[in-house]
Amino acid sequence: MAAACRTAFVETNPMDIREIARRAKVSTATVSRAINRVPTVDPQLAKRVWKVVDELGYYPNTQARSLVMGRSRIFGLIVSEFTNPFFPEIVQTFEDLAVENNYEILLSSTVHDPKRMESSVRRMIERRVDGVAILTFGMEEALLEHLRYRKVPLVFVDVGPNVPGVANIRVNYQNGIRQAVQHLAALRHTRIAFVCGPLHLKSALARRDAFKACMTEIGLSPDLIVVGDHHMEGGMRALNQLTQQSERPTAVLCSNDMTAIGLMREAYERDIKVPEDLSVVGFDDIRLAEFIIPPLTTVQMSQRELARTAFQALLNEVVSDPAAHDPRTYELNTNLVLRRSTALAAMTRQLVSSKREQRRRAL
Amino acid sequence: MAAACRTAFVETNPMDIREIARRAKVSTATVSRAINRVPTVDPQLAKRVWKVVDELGYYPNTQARSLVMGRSRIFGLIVSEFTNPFFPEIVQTFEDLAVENNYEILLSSTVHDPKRMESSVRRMIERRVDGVAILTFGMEEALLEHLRYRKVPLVFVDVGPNVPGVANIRVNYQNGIRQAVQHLAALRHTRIAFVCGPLHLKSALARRDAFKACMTEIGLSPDLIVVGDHHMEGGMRALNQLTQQSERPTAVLCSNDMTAIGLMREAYERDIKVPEDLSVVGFDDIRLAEFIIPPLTTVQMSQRELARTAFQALLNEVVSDPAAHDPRTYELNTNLVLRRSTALAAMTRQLVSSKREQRRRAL
DNA sequence: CGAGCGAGGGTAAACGTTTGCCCATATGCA
DNA sequence: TGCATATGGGCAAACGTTTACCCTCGCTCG
Repeated sequence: MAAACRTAFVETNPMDIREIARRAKVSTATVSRAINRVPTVDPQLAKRVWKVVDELGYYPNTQARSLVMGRSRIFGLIVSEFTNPFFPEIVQTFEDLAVENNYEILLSSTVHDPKRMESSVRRMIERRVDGVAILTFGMEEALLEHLRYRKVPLVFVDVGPNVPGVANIRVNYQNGIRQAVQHLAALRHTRIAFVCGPLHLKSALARRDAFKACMTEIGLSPDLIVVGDHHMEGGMRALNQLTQQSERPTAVLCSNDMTAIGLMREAYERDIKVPEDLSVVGFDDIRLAEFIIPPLTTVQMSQRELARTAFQALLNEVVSDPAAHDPRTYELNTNLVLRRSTALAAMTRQLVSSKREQRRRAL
Repeated sequence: MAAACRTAFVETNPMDIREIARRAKVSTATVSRAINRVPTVDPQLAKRVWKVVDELGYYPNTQARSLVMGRSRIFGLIVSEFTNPFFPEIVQTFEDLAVENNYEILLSSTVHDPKRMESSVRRMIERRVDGVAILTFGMEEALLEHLRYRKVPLVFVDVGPNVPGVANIRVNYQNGIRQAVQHLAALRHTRIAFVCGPLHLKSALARRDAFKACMTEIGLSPDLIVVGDHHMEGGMRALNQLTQQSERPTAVLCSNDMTAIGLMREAYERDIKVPEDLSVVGFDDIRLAEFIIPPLTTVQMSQRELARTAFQALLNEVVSDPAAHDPRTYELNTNLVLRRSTALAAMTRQLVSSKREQRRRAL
């Protein structure tokens, strides 16, 4: 990245490998080899080539390169929506890794629209990506066929088909949810509700089932469940439903953080104090979770880890023999992170010194 | 996007334009023309070509196409960090437009690291993008030279050099900030503070200057200014500094929303009630602003609008004669959006019925 | 009825790389 | 000294498109 572009500014002619070859008085083959650091090329010559390259500010044309090499060094990344707070961290991590490994990333969002999914897939194929990470929850099966057909390596989270050439990241929901449930139980909560995500989402069902299992494990009723939508609105509605119950829950576990945030927002409107009157636990640990007031106790499903795993999975597929090998699966764990949206259940709180006061003094 | 890939699944041979030509019994030229909907091609033939294309699930290789056409149909988008809540909306809108216009977007973040900026620029050049939107606030001048040198159309927000071939989006900070200041003044605030952004950012300075001007306009002291960093931490520190003042401000205007959110977080810790004890106004109107408790009154600088303008600007550069034309500039307005983080100044509030009560009843 | 013309399809060159293959030179060994 | 063998560089063929140019046909019009 020499500053030499000024000197060559008059130059308007094509700046390609041939021009470099001409000026360095070597063949294009040598230029190519020098640039790609093939060790057999004479250091003397290489230096001469690099000098010209720097002087002219030459950058190889990646398109021509991929054309002949048959590899584009592009990974596709399909998400639902960028504005979904679950994704920014993932995109950032993915890009960090891309830069590190000399890959580009082709970003695409489905915005839950079948037409957009189709165009996403088409774009991936047209640009000849070397692999696609599909991080949207729910994808038309038929479209995947198009990618599989072309032997494009794929990686899914949770929902991928169990076939060769497709890697899957399996999320262990149970682990984090058990921690959450037991944390609430330890705070003397017995009526613990769950706000579920949309029922057509595998990942939402998996979370709900984990909740049920973990409640049953410790002898609590797993039936206080209302359905949300993984958005704020669903959380707000959920709170309203829950407060209409004959016996209100004292704690709520939400299927994702946005739900919890909506629920807390509605609680604020109705003067229900979190955590004094109601303990709230989220799921995902999006960035926002620690910005909210009070900071949200939530089950972390590390987005960095997820992105890293996905990227590595693609990289593995690329280097390894693309022919039939075992369907690979990776595991992603979840863990509770404690913040300040949970407290002792209201009925017992009076017995001990105010948790909130304790905390405040601790600061 | 026919489902025909199953039938051809056995087929492992190259699926290129020649294969299509062979099967449709025409030349590659005709295939190319048919696919690109050149009107002179016989409809009969075109239909035959399309049939084969659909049957085989053929997608043209974009790399080969760009190579010969000299246009990649890729726009670069350089941002500071994806995790910065200012950007998701922008990225989403940019991608929506890209899909609409058959462009790809090459996403790159600088994470405020000169090395990354350099690699961003290199990647843009190597992939031969047709234009770059630089939405990071602050960019090494020398690197831009590399892009300008190659006549890559550029669009900046605010900080771009005023030269041909570079479009600029000028933000009218004054408008929104005046509305904010006057809104606070109307609520009887007289001691209004400003939390500035990092002093090396042009956009931060512009906001500060607008604040000063607007305060002076209405005869208030414009000197209650502390320096933040456009992050939560800066906002938290700022509140601490402000409360140490002999005479505390009753309202604070922040240089961006994250600052305001940090400040409100600190206020929560110190039991300073927003808006009862302190009115807070943000800047940007990131998505988060309306999720926070209380929802943040802020100056909106529409991210969708910004993205749309940037994209359109690039499109304009591409279609218009790339030779020297006037440096184009676009304008982006700002406007106050009222939410619930502002209220009558404390000393006067007792005189009227509680604003908060009024609001609550209104729900 | 023949020349001219226009419409439409085919041939092949070009885009900017990588890399298999071959050749020239230098080197080692007998 | 002469031959076998490395060593390193050049030539040119790919990669998969688009498109300038040419050719052929069928029509029109004189």
